Amino acid sequence: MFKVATWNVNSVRARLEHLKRWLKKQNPDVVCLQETKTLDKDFPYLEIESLGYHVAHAGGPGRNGVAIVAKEPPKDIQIGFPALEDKEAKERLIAATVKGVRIHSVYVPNGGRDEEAFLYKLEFLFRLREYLEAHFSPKDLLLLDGDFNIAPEPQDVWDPELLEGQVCFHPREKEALRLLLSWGLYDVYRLKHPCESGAYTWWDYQFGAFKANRGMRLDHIFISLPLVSSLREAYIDREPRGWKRPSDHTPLWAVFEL
DNA sequence: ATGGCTACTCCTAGTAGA
Repeated sequence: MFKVATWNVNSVRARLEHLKRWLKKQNPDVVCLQETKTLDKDFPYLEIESLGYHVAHAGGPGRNGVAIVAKEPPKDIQIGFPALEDKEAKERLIAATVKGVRIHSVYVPNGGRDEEAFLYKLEFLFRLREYLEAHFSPKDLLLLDGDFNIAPEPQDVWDPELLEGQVCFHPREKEALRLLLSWGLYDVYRLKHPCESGAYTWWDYQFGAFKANRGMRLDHIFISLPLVSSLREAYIDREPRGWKRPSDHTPLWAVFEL
């Protein structure tokens, strides 16, 4: 069994005790982290390695930052889009091979600040699609883990009528995500829970949103077709969102029989 | 949305997240 997770920790240093507690409890083979919010030199490598993990990290100064944390040493680590000038991608995309699967930790821009940020979000999604086309075949063992900052369908947000057109649930974002997935990617959560609503991975810190389950499903594990038949389970672990001083996101994991 | 967030930083105020 091969257990793969994704978690936007909203600062790996602020969330170190949560991360350690969760790794011990869930024992994943791989966890992709987003928003580590730290430079490489300040990543808590020793604390994570002492739990039996290896770390590949691509950091930023106090913002962004992605990592692949794995029991097997991640091989062929690649940061950002190869041969493409994109200043933030070096803090938003890291890839490595684990157990023969090309794994990506992705942090898609939020895009809610202003028009420029929104366009950069769309551009980033188009670049991801181009990157897949240039470097992979849909027949490869491919996995994209991350905070995509997009809720794909109405059942992925707590109030689709209210939120329609807002950031993370805007038609142009949903369209860009569909275009990305149309390359040949499948949403593990929807494969296993096709009709479920109210299953979210993010809740606002304000408004008592978690308590009222007013959230959005923004974090995803997308896989290529050859992995679909190996998928055994997909689960959103809401528990860490209820711990003291939590990340605003909670982990999602999937189990494969490889 | 009905309550009043939480990270970060050339750090006590501004920026960003979603």
